[in-house]
Amino acid sequence: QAGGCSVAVSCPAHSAGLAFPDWAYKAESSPGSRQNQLWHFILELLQQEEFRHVIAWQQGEYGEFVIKDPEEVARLWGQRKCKPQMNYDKLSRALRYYYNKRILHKTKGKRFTYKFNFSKLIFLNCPLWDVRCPSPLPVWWRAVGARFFVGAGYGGA
DNA sequence: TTCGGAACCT
DNA sequence: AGGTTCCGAA
Repeated sequence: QAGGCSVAVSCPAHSAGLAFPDWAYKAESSPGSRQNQLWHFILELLQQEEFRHVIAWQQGEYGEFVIKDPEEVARLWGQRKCKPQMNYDKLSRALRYYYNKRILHKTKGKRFTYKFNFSKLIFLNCPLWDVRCPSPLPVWWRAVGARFFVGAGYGGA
C-alpha cells in the first residue's frame, strides 16, 4: 500500500498464511513510535535468558510475565532512555498507561505480574519489511512471534 | 502495591 | 504520542 502500510512478504505471519485485520498493520501512525518503546524493551528483556532473574514469562496464563526485580528493570530502562532517575514507580506508571491502550493489563492479585494483549499488538508498529532486502526482525518481534505462533492461533478479522 | 490525575517534556 | 515526574488515595 502506498501509505507505507502494506504487508511485506517477508513478514513471518504472512508467510505463515495468517490473516490480520487492517488495524494490525499500522506501521507509521507516528514518527517516533517504532523506536525505544517500553513494551518493545520489555519484550526484549523477556527474550533474553540472562535477564530471567529480573523479568520472565510466567507459567500459566498465556502472555503473562513477572517482574522479579522491579528496580533492576527500571534501572535498565533508565539506562536505555538515558534517564538515570528512573525507578519502578515511574516505570509502572508508564505500564499503567498501556491498560487503556490495551497493550497490557494487570494480573490482579499477582504481585508485579502483567499480561500482554498479543492479539492487539501483534502487528502494531510492524515495520514494512522489504522483500528485496529482508532486514532482521526487530528483537521484540522475535519474542512476540515466538510466543504468539507457538500458542493459540488467531481467528482473523 | 496498585491506581490514575495532572503537569511537564521531547 | 509516549512517556517522565510527582503524588494522594485505596
